[in-house]
This record gives sequence, C-alpha cells and structure tokens, in this order.
Amino acid sequence: MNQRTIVSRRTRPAKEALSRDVIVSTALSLLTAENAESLSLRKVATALDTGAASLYVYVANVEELRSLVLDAFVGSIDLPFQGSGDWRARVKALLGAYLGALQQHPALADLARTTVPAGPSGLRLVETLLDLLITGGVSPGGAAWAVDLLLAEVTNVAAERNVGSSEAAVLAPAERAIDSIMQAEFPRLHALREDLFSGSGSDRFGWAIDVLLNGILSTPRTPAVKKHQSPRTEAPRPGQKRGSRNTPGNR
Amino acid sequence: MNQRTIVSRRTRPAKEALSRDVIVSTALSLLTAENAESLSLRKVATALDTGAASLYVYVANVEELRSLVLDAFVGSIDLPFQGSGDWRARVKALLGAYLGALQQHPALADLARTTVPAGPSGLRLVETLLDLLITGGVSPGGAAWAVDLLLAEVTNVAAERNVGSSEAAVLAPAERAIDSIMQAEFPRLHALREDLFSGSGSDRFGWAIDVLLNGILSTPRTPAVKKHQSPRTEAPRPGQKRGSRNTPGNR
DNA sequence: ACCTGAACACCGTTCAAGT
DNA sequence: ACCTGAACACCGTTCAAGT
Repeated sequence: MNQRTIVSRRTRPAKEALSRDVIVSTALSLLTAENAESLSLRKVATALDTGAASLYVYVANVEELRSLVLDAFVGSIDLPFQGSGDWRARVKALLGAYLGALQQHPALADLARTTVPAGPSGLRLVETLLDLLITGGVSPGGAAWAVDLLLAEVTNVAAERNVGSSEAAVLAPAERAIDSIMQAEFPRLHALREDLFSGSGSDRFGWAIDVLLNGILSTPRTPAVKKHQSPRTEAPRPGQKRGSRNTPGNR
Repeated sequence: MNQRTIVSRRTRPAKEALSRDVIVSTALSLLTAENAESLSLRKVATALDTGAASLYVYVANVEELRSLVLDAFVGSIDLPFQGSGDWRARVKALLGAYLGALQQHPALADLARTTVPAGPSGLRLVETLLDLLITGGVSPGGAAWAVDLLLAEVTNVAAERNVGSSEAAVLAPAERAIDSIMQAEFPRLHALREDLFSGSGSDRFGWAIDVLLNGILSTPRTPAVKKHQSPRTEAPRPGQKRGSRNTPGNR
C-alpha cells in the first residue's frame, strides 16, 4: 500500500489496468458523459492517470483509436435493426436513429465525418442497410454503393448542426456579401439565400434520404463500366434508360 | 542597403508586404505547387519570412484562412460554367471538373471536406448549379438543398482517394475481419465486400451524380414542412406521392 | 497601423530507461 | 511484456513590446 501521500482514491480506487477496452471506453465516455469536445490521446491518457506513450501498446495511432471509439459509440446506441413497416420506413428509422444519436454528441458527429467505424457495430449497421436495400429491389452492386451515400448523408447532416455555430462566423460574412455584392451577379443565390443557409438540418434530412432512395431505385448500376481516368470527359448517355420501376415497399 | 550579411536574395528579393492576398496565395501555392500536405498558419508564416502572429492582422483565424484558400483554389481552376449540352450533362461536367481539380491536390480535397469556400468563386459555382437545376425543372427550394447534396458528393469522393492510403490501414483489418469473423453473421457484407471497399471513386462518382439527379427530380420538396425535433419520430407517409414526372433535359 | 518574439496551452509519436 | 518520463517536432492564439 502506498503510504507516502494520504490522498483519497475513492474516485479511482486502484489504477485500472490498461487494455484496449478501457482505453476505448474511457475515450468514449470522455466524449459523451464528459463534455470533451474533441478526442486526443493525451486527454485519454490523463483520464487514465498515465502518459500518452502508454497507449501505444494497445493502439497503433490516433486514427485507430478514433475508429474504435466510433464503433463503440455505434454499438452503444440502440438502433432499430429489427424494425417494422416497409423497407423504406425501416431504412429511414435506422438512419434517423443514428443521426439522432450523433446529433446528441457533437464530438461524435465530428468523429463520424472523418472516420469509418472499424468494428462489429459498424459492420452490423452496413449489413442491415444492405439487406434492406436488396430486399427493396436494389441490385446488390447498387446497394453496396448506396450504403456509402446514405451513411455519408447522415454524417454530413450530423456535422452540419455542429458546424452551425462555428460556420456562422464563416457564413455570416458570406451572407452579408450576398446581399451587397450585387444581387444582379448571383440572382439565384440571392433569391434562395434563406434556403441555402437555413441550417435546420433535420428538415433536410428526411428529404435527402428520399432523394437518395428514389435516386437509387431509379438508377441501375451499369454492370460493366469502362474505367475512365477523368470523370470530366465522361459524356452522358443521351437516351438513358431508367431502370426497374419503383416498387415502393412491400408492407 | 543591408551590408551586414551578404546573402543572395534572388529568390525573395525584398520582403513582400503582407496582405490578405499574398497570405492566401502563398498558402494556396504551398498546397498545390509545393508538396505541403496540410495547411497551417505557421507554415504560411514561415514561407513569408515572418511569424504566425503577423497573419492575425489579415485573417481572423485558421478557419477563415482555410475558407479563403479553398475559394481561391476554386477560382484558380477553370470550370465549365458555360457548357453546352443538356443541363444534366452540364451539371456533370461542372462537378466532374471540380472533382478532377480536387483529386489532383489531396491537400485541397482534404480542405474541401471540412470547409466551405467563402468567397466569390464558391458563390459562382453555387449560382451556376442552382441555375442549371432550376432550368432542369427542379423547384427553387429543391435546388437550394440539392446543391449541398451534389457538392458534398464531390468532396466526399475527392477525399476518398485521399483516405485510400491511410484508410487502407484502417480498412485492411476490417476486411480481414469480414472474411474470418463469420460470413454467416454478415452475409450481405461478405458477398459485397469487393464492391464496398473498391475505392475507385471515379466509377462511383458518375453513378452517384445520376442517383442524386434522378432522386432530386423525382422528390419534390414538400412546401410547408412541420418542424420535428427528432427525425427518429418522423413516420413516413405511407402513400407518398411521387412528384413531377422526370423531364430530363431540354436540349 | 503594422509587425515581431516570446510565451502559453495544446497536439502525436518515439525512445531510452525502468519494472 | 508492459509502463513511464522526457524529448522531439509540431499546432493555434495571445500579448507586450517595438516601429
């Protein structure tokens, strides 16, 4: 027993043994329970009464920690994997729940924008989405790409609310500029400035998911695509065939 | 004349006077001409033979610098604002050119993912997109939201190529996990793992833009939306009306 | 008004040294 | 095998001091 200094250790009775799990879970609780607004190895180390160097036994670098933390977060929220209703409703419920969870924790929303959850929880989310989309009639190949699109939208909207405050500083001048810099030069922009800078991401979210689902259903992934180096040169097929008719749901 | 030390000043004849413009342009050339892979006030300051503190006379903070640099970049590439062909082709050409430019400069692709170009060049890009979409029959309100979706896709794809190398480290373990952790648990994922981790963003880009455009055309923005706090609770309208028939282009 | 150096409060990562 | 302190090479931002 350490007798040299008599300090209550009630809050941290014995120094917790380090492990990948405690590192990830204290990192996560730093971002959710604590008010920490960003993740850093040093903060996690401090919370564990040690130095940053100690974490490198269990984690390769910050990026890996970020992935693990995000996956742990995804695992901690309860997502409606087994929903009811038609497949579209279930996709929306799933993504909406994920969005809601991210929005409650700005630091996680930030994480999600730049990191992919590397772990079973992230995989399960993707698996479920794939299954729903394929059930809905999307081709497997299309579904694979679509999942990225859908999840990117979630993280974008989640981060938007976040940016809202800091982006206000960046956007406010832009907004003033729009009014003054001649509404003759950017008439569309001027007319729609309210809609563009509305920022109430929640409204847009429902619409965006519908856009994506409708688009995904009506845009078959062409089987064998010739690889182009630059998409710039990719001419659009003029008489583009629209694919499998919308078969919206099957409730 | 300074006689104390005889050092050739050919490369930097006289100390350039500081100004917002030289700061932004040297920052930009650091990211494009030079091989710098990230932007920092200190690097820009060093390139200008001064200290970081000096820049604060012209720039409020890093975030503002980032916005200015990104806008300067957008202004430096030549985008096909006046294209030919139907509006869809023009949207694709515009976004494709932007994507191509970002892909050539990973540092800029990185910037674009987290920053909005605050300046005339960014505004012009948005204005042009709004105009094309509205010309194509998208409602103004829909167009306002759609622009965000389209530009987000560009920056996401641009950043993907970037992440590719560093994400390989994160994804490689995940990929191995998929194979081993039971393909019984995530059958969809296992079957589609190649498509998911394909990473050749250019292929996906054309498809994604089509998805977005088709989706945007077939998903009217409902005029008066009741504001919900949480999208989680937002039940889908069961018999959802699909809007204005696709009127694809008008060439 | 503009520029500067120094300081402050942070980062991630490495490494020799301890147990 | 695990942990540690110290060091290295970075960050953004502030501030008193100079011109």
